[in-house]
Amino acid sequence: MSQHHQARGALAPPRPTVPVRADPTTPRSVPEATVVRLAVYLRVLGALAEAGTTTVSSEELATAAGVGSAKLRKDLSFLGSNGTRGVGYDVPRLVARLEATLGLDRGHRVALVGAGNLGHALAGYDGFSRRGFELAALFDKNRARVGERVGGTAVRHLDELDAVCTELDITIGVVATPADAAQDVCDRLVAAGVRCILNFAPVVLQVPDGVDVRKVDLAVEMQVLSFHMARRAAEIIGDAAHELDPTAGPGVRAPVTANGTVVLP
Amino acid sequence: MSQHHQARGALAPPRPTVPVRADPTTPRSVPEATVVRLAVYLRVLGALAEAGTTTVSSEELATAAGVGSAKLRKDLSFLGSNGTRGVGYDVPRLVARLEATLGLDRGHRVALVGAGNLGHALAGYDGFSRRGFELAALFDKNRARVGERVGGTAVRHLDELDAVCTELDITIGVVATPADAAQDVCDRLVAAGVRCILNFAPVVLQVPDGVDVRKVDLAVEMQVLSFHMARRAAEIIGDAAHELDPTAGPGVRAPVTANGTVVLP
DNA sequence: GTCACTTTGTGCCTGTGTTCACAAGCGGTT
DNA sequence: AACCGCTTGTGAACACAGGCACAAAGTGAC
Repeated sequence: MSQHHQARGALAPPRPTVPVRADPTTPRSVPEATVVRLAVYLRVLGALAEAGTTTVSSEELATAAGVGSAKLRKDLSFLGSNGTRGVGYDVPRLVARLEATLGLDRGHRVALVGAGNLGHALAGYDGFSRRGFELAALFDKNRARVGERVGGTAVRHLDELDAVCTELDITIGVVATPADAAQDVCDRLVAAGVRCILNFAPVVLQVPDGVDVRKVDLAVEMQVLSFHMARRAAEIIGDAAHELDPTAGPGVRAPVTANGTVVLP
Repeated sequence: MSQHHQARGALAPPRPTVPVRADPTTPRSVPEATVVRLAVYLRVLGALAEAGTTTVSSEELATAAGVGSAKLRKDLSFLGSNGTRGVGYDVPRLVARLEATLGLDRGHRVALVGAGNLGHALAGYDGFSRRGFELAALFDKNRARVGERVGGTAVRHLDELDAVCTELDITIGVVATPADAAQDVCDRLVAAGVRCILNFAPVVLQVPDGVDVRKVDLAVEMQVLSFHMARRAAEIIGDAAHELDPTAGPGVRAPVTANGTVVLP
């Protein structure tokens, strides 16, 4: 959705802490940042399971996922107790727990709009079906592409979107069109009842409340990297000035700490 | 992946005590989350500029970018004062400021590894060059693809990676290979001196300190959406049960957080 | 049974990011 | 020149995420 100006303070009780639901099947409130990592853990666990591992410690899993072990344990603790003290986590059990939490056992039907290079790449991605997502429909504006089979799914024309999405009960829409078509496609998806949209087009989609949009943006990612480089270059200049003092020490990179963090003097 | 920690050396209002360069283009410490949004603002501003707009208020820009106006103003305030009270922001001036902050005026040379469907999609993306990034080299493992021209750049064989990256002074590497090749490619990039990597492969890359990795992951994004859907369904059930159970807390917990952006914070 | 060892789960504390609300500042108008 | 409406910039309050450190809880040896 465009923004969340929800009247948060309207009924705000004096105790704003999250009221924990006691329902055992429904996990408690899980922080947004944690949800993202849960998906990462799930992938690493998948690799471990294929390798035959049945038990893993938080330390192992954490390093494989590129996070700290304390953070991992806290993340998992949001789903309740999943491990055995002194032993670690049972891999199949944890996988099942994560899949249930992420709702991957519901058989989501996905509609992909845009059968260009990006659409082909997405349709061919096997992690799609391996995680409970079914590529149920594929649309394109270009009639020359209609009928072509991509990744086991036939391309339909965009005009069929509404009817097909409604009929197939599509739950997730993926926008892989050029920028100028994205908002229109998005509107159609929303009109067809799709409430979750993953957007690869370089535009900010405007959607009504109640629709969830996530955006993947190459340009933004590159610019963030660019910023970090610029920042680092500036640091090095500062460093050089700092090292005018030859007694400071032999060629060790002084201001960079163990985890790669750069600290200003 | 590296984070940003910095001593916030704020003291008296007159002079920020940070002794770094007095370079006007080098801003002070900018929060990570803000950097991501700056790139989004930049795109929205680009669209406005093309439409001939010369002045924009924080409210307009914020809604177009899908954030709150207060957040936008605070984000921009990290770069110093950029607007005129009572009027708004001058679009060209703000664009220039953002580009300088993000380091887009440095002409980054990008190497893209993997010339499959995804590689083609990325290479053909015009936002690449429009933002100061030059697709300087393109590599693939498959010799049948070597020599093919994609988006104006010829495909080279992977073996040339080290030599070419060093020679062309590549600053950013993009990994668009299958999962099993990604870590090897990443190691080669790092060996060739590349310190910023954008990873599209569904693996967690292990890199030495000082190398910055950002990851774009289709599966993770889909799973996050799936989680939100499951959560929403649970909330609806919970609400129904809630009417039967007066002991459950009062506030209707805002069920689904609205917007998501791809961030690997 | 008990002891030593391992690993989870969590309370606390710190830093970071977000939101609110308002004073300061600018342009136009009378 | 003094006012007025509009918009920025920011201080302060607040919610959130991260990391440390340790008690609780399990396993295996003897």
